[in-house]
Amino acid sequence: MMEGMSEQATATKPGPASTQCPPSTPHGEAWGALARTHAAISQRLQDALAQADMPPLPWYEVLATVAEAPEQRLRMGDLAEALVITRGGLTKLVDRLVKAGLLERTFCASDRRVSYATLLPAGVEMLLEMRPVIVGELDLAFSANISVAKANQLRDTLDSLRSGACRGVL
Amino acid sequence: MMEGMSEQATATKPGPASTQCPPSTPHGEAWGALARTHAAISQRLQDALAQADMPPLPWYEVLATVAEAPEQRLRMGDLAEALVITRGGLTKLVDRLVKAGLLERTFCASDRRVSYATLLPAGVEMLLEMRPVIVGELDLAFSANISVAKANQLRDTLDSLRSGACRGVL
DNA sequence: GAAGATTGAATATTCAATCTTA
DNA sequence: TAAGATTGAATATTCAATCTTC
Repeated sequence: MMEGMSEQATATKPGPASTQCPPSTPHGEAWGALARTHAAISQRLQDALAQADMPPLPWYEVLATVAEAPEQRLRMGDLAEALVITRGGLTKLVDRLVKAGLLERTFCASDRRVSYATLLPAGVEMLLEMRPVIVGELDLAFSANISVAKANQLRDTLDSLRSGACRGVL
Repeated sequence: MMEGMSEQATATKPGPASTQCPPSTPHGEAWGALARTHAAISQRLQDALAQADMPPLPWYEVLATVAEAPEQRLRMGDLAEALVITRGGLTKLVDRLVKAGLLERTFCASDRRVSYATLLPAGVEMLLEMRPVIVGELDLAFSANISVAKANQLRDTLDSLRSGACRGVL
């Protein structure tokens, strides 16, 4: 380690000048705000869950997504798409929830290629335990700073943004 | 593997009924939209960079953040905070950029505990190559779906949301 | 051959412990 | 002792290859 070193190095150069680097297009700024806000709130939620000795945030997202699905089950591919993670990643994530007894794999009789992630009673319980922590933390993060009307407006804007960003996420 | 299996299992149960699980509080929905939109656009950006044979998105974020800093350098701790990742994680991320010749570590003379991530000329070049890809993809994602005014409004809402979500992110 | 899902190797990220300097 | 940063172990995620079923 310790590869590049020099006391003040290029530091005191006034900067290449050609590189006054503000990406300050409106879209760039909006994206920056989106990324930072997502990271910050994610962090808050993870901390709240950890402090309550609960599973990590992705587990909640899996449980919540499956719980909303028709039969409380979801095809692996659809679940991966809803969570916007790779299929391979989802397989292993679900493996962990199965090992924890929260989920079960079931199979489709008509098309034996597809498998479902299916919610188990223990998963429902866990979801009901985690939800207040999540909702409470979100309320803390949101209520203090924006109105309910603004929250709804935010949701709408984000939804319309996503409808073109990725066809058919949900 | 193959732990839990059963043909139709709990699938056909109408659902515990007690668990009509919509987290449908306005804040919950806004957060869901935020998370999904972030993931979807992130994915788009990563794909665009990969298709152009360029470094991954986190590299861009590091370069862009350092480029905006006063002397085109940033203390490791501040950079980690700006990117909302752990210090340890940042150390290794910067290691990769240093090994690629894009960044250099410089040190503070007055307080020898602090080290800076400092932009190198090659890093500037890389940033200038990557930016059009990012900006172009963002324009595609945004322009098609929301107005510039809405983008600005989105940024404002997100910023005010973050000011309380995590004091002093930037 | 193509779709759905899983696996193994490689990569990236976190957490806790350590090291150095103030 | 505390602040700043780094390291090693453990964990999580991706990518490409594989396996099964349509």
